[in-house]
Amino acid sequence: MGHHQLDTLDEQILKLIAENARIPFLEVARACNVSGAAIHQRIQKLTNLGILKGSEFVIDPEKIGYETCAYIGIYLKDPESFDSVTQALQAIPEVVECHFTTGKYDMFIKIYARNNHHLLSVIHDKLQPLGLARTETLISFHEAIKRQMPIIVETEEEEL
Amino acid sequence: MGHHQLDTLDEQILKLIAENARIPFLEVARACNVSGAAIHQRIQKLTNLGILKGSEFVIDPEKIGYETCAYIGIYLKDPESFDSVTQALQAIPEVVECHFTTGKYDMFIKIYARNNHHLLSVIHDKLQPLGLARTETLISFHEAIKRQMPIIVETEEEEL
DNA sequence: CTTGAAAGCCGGTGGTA
DNA sequence: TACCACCGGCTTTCAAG
Repeated sequence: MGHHQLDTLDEQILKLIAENARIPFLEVARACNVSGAAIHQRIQKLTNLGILKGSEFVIDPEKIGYETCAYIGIYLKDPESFDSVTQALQAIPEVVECHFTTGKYDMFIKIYARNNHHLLSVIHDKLQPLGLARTETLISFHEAIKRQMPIIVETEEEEL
Repeated sequence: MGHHQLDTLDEQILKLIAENARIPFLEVARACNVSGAAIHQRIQKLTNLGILKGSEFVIDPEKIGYETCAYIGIYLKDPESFDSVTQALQAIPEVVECHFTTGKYDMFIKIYARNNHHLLSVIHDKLQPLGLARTETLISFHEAIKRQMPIIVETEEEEL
């Protein structure tokens, strides 16, 4: 599944809406020197292509009571059980990311918990029963950077 | 910096807008059985409290050419250089997260790169010069789960 | 991609409890 | 303080060109 070629207008639009999902489309239109309808059509196109997958409000985890963020490397007892474990992890709301990775771990997940005690209970009561051989936990004291990937459309290089 | 007490209306609003930043406030209002102005005011309150930190469109990294996602554990040469390294990492757009963690690493970051070659060049040309003693890279083949933390307001337990 | 127009929303004001 | 009703101006969305 390769990626699609985006033109300059797509790129401008993505840059503007990526960091502010509630920006009025007309404002985007003015910034891009096109009509509002054009923005509407492009955003629909980008959505249909699966490039835009939705929008989110960004919520400060600490401010709603999630004081502990942790990454956990998982060793499975049965390396065949990826899919069933992934499905089980889906049902644990504290798990916000789940990766299938190279290296020593079979899986690698990110968790938000209310505090260290809550984190321990998630690991002990919810994760271990899934058939894990062992886990390694990495607690984050502080998330210094949290942002989206850069939006840089690789254009065919033009000679100057 | 503890967290604020949210009531049921705040919680309902957060749940609705967290997963869809462009939902009309009036639709939220109808779902919550209050007026549109009430939603408007609550969202402003939540923003002022710092609970809402903005909004984002969710973009599929692969669809815009980022085929490699990796986590990197960093050992610093000089453990005092957190702040300057963090600042330097800010200037590297491929770095999307940066954590200060417990355990063996001094820092832990997440990176999006176009491909393995691009990832290597980021590590070699941009990260190593910052004064790192060593790095450990964990490449993600597949991100099976990617979502926000659960919004569960701890209410004072009410007897039934 | 544009214009144009209808439908509907946003964000403010003032009033009520 | 928190909610509601109301209104002007702007946005969104869908034609058609």
